Amino acid sequence: MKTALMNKKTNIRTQNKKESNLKLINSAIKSISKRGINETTMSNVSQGAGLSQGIVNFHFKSKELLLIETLKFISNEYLEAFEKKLRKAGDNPANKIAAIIDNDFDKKICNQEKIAVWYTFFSEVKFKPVYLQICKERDEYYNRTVINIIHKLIKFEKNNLLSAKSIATSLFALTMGLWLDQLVDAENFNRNEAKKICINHIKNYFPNQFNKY
Amino acid sequence: MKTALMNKKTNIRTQNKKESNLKLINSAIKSISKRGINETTMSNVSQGAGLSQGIVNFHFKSKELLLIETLKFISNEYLEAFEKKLRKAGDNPANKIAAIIDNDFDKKICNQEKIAVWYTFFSEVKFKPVYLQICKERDEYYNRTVINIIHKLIKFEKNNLLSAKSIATSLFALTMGLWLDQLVDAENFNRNEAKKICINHIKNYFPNQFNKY
DNA sequence: TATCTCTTTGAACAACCATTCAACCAAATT
DNA sequence: AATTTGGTTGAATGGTTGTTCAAAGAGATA
Repeated sequence: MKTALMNKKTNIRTQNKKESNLKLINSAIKSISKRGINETTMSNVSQGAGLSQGIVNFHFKSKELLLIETLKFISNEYLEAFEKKLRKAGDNPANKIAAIIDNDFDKKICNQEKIAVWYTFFSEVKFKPVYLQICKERDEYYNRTVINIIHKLIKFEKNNLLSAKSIATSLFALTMGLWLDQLVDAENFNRNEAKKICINHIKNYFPNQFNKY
Repeated sequence: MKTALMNKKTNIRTQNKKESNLKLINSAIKSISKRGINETTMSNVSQGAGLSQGIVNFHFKSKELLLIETLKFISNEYLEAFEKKLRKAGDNPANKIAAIIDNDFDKKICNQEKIAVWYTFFSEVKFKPVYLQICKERDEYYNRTVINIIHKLIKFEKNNLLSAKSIATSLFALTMGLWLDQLVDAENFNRNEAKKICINHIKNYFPNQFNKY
């Protein structure tokens, strides 16, 4: 009883804290996509979250750590959606690939704001080892998963042009390149066309298994 | 006679000025790829060029204008190499596409330093209209050129899967995505594998015309 | 209710850096 | 040779912004 009461009460604080954290990260995402990292100030972020100046340092210690948490946030969001869609897709390898492509161009994952944030961090991986590590983890998870699926596709339909690894690399590259399109050519970017391009890319390697697509 | 002498003398100054300009732009490229835009200071750039503090403002008015000239520089470099390789390739459309791919992964165009600079600017197109314009111009030039070539490929070999425009978009996206690989996965990036991936991508749409590749 | 703990506030501080500019120097002109 | 033009120097300036922290506020505990 006592503990139940205690938990309930402590939860209000912890919950508020988590809420503030989330507000700050979302505000950081908005600000980065609107202004970039350099012109995103602590003031911007805290004001955008409806909080006051010093709060970011209280929650994240420094601007750099806030940025790292922000990158982790969108990376986790991506990976969670990825896994969820994959689970729903069942066992058929072609369906699995289609699910991954579907996820990559889902509005929640692939929108101006998120893509702008991804590319901001991409642009700094060369001199920020922490950013590199986080980006690489996602990259490697994607590739491991896709390579496994492609091995299954190859079992049923031999392919002599490229290795499973290369095909996985190409699909990921194609996806990242199409994401970039949404930044550089926002007006013409089309989610469905992007999906179609990806599907056809993989279909060209495994025409039989993707004939229904 | 008099004018010839005058020109020769003025050339020393103009030449020195152009040299300083170039030194500063090259220093900016190095610094951006090493530190990013935010941590690239006027001091960095001028010191890297072996010149003194105030010189960048004399030559480029402001940091922002230096950055714009830097982007223009690598964009021109790309487009000039692109045109040159294309001219050499002759009339065969498949050879032309192969020449473009070859250019895109040429060491002079596709190296850690240049790619890092490209991606730095990509990451800011959303809120820097000037960067967007310069990037778009290259993008559009590439696409116009490739679309024209693909139209010729389609004439000889019908393709019902994607439009010429979509195929051009996909090839550009694939290239940009593979460029990104050189930043995020530098150790594993392989120029020849990247070329092979691109060639196979287009070969899948036009197997007959690319059978020798 | 009284006390303690944790979160929030916002003003003050310190560091950094783009920009300015007077003085200097080398090249061009006469 | 004398004068003008224009590129270069580097110290000084001013604005911006991340960080700190004392004080206040809100929630937890007893």
